[in-house]
Amino acid sequence: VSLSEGAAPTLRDVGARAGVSAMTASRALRGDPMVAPTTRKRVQAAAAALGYRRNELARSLRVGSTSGMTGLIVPNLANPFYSELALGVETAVARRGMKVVLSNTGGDPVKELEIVDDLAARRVDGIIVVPAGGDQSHLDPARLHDTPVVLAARPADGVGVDCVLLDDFGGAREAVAKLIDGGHRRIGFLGPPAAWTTPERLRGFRSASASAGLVPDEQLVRCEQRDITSAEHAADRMLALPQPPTAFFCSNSRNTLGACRAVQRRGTDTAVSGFDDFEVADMIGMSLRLVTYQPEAMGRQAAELLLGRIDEARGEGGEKAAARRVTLQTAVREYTPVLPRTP
Amino acid sequence: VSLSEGAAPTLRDVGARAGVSAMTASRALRGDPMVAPTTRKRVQAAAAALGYRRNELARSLRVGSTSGMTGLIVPNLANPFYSELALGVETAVARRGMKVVLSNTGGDPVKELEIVDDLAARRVDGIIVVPAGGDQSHLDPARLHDTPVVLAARPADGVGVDCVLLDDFGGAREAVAKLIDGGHRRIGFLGPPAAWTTPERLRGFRSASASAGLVPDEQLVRCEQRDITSAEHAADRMLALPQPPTAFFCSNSRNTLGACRAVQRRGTDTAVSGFDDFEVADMIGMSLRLVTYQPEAMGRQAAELLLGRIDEARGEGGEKAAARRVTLQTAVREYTPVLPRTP
DNA sequence: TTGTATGCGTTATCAT
DNA sequence: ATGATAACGCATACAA
Repeated sequence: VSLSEGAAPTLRDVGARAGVSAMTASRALRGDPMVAPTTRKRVQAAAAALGYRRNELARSLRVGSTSGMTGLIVPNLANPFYSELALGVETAVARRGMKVVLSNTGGDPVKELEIVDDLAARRVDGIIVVPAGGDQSHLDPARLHDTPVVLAARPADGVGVDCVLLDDFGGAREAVAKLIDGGHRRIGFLGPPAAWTTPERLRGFRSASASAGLVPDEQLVRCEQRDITSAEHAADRMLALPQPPTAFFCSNSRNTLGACRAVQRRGTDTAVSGFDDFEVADMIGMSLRLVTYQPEAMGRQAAELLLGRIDEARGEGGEKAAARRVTLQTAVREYTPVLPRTP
Repeated sequence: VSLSEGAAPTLRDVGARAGVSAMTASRALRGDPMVAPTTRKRVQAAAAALGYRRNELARSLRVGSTSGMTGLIVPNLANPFYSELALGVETAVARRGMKVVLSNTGGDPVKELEIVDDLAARRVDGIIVVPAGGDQSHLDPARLHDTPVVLAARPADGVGVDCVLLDDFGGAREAVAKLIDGGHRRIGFLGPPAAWTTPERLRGFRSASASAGLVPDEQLVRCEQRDITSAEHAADRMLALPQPPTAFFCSNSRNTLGACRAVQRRGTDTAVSGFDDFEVADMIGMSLRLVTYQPEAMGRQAAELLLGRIDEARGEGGEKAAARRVTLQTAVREYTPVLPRTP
């Protein structure tokens, strides 16, 4: 039997080469003390010669054994938020010697359901999801024979599972309050049509306004912009109003960038603030106030919640704890341009 | 047996509930025509009632069966290049009903080796790697019992595997040639200490220079900057020379951004060009010429090569084709600032 | 110290 | 049309 033979060698092959049974080979390779040192050496040599690797799939078929795999479902990996979250999950999961099975839904709830079923069929030990759509019944652990599920970035709706959230409300309220402290009375709100984050952040916007006795002009609230260009148009339309806003608060980075473009093009000194930090915020020639947070920490946190649930399930300890909810704090960060505009 | 019982139901459970054997249940659920319509209905009802899902782990234990999983190994998911590549891989692999097992090496070659072994132990059908280090012997399919391997972004070194590359040389040469066409005779080169891309892009830089009869000043070649700040310092030192460069060519986006900062701070009109596109390139108040490409397409391409090899292996058709090498073309893109500087 | 029998869940093969 | 048997690779339980 040569190394390049194609089929992966089994314990039987290793045993045969070492002149022992498959069982002894298994014991020797696992470090079972009940194996003669000589035998162990022979088995190890045989395993090395054959390039033997234990078949983890077969192993996880045995009772009580687990697959050592964790499912991760995100809407869009090209979005830095999700890829950094994925990195956090991978880091925490890998630390335990487990693997991450990654899937991208493209925001399609139907795809999400199919992926969840597929992952369950592959017997992953747990699933972390950034849910795409409204209905979450397919994420109910009961439907998954108690496979633990943890939600990230959006709360559970109807299903009793752990989740890790961002303080969307508080972050927005704090940033908007700073605009108001700066003297702004007419503030425009721009955001994407997201099902959870935008309403929460808008709620923060309204809360800060109300606290200052302001009543937002509904003409200045637009939540339909998915990309920079449409955000720029929306911002530009507001700037063209008879009473334009003196500041914008944007619900995500694409809307923030669109607002910046509109302001730059118009040459006004409208202030811009928004959710989501980005690396070159100090290079676009404007002062910015951004709500920052750590997507990677959210991923780590989600993974830790999940690993905890997996351990609980192993313990078989009858009743499991109630659904946990972790909220990660945000911070407001000020950016001053490298090169101030000097018109 | 209730849905929330915990242990996942097996074919035996489904069969028992439907009053048939596990074998018949298996056939019924797979759509085997040799099953009485009445029986099929009963089995399907039982499966639905129990929330039965075929155990793919057990299934792949059977002869000739495969795991339906593909390994993907990248250095750093937080880097948009790798996360977009991962998206491309996931998209292509998911289209075939397969899954991606994602791992992050952090650039550590030792970790990479361990991950490859782990993936092999999990019997993935193939592995896509963006290699971290120099030695690639652990990626030799012979060592992996002919598990197909495809390299992305870096060529194979010593191992005969397929790879998908970017035209690093050509892209850099084209961009630098444009700087030279623009009249620049002293051009600085800034890059990170990468093992493959930087040397290739530097080769393109030198090739374009040589074609124009220029001999690059080695004082103006610096390849040690991993982040924006160190790139800015390196660029600033060059600008402080008695004969400063009139243009920069940068080997990646962080160096490009660092160069932009240095130029903005100094207030010179030094031209900046570089590899890697970024979304807000038109908002940093400078003209830029960037080498663009599609990381997602690279991921898709790598996945397609891999899937092709997996199919080949299934076919058992004796000799396999020689190692393929696909090179993806780049394009040079011009950015004009939204708001020209008006000092 | 080592080996045999057994079973995990599924399915190919051969019986009925 | 359905069922019994066996086997995939591994590891527990028990026997030698």
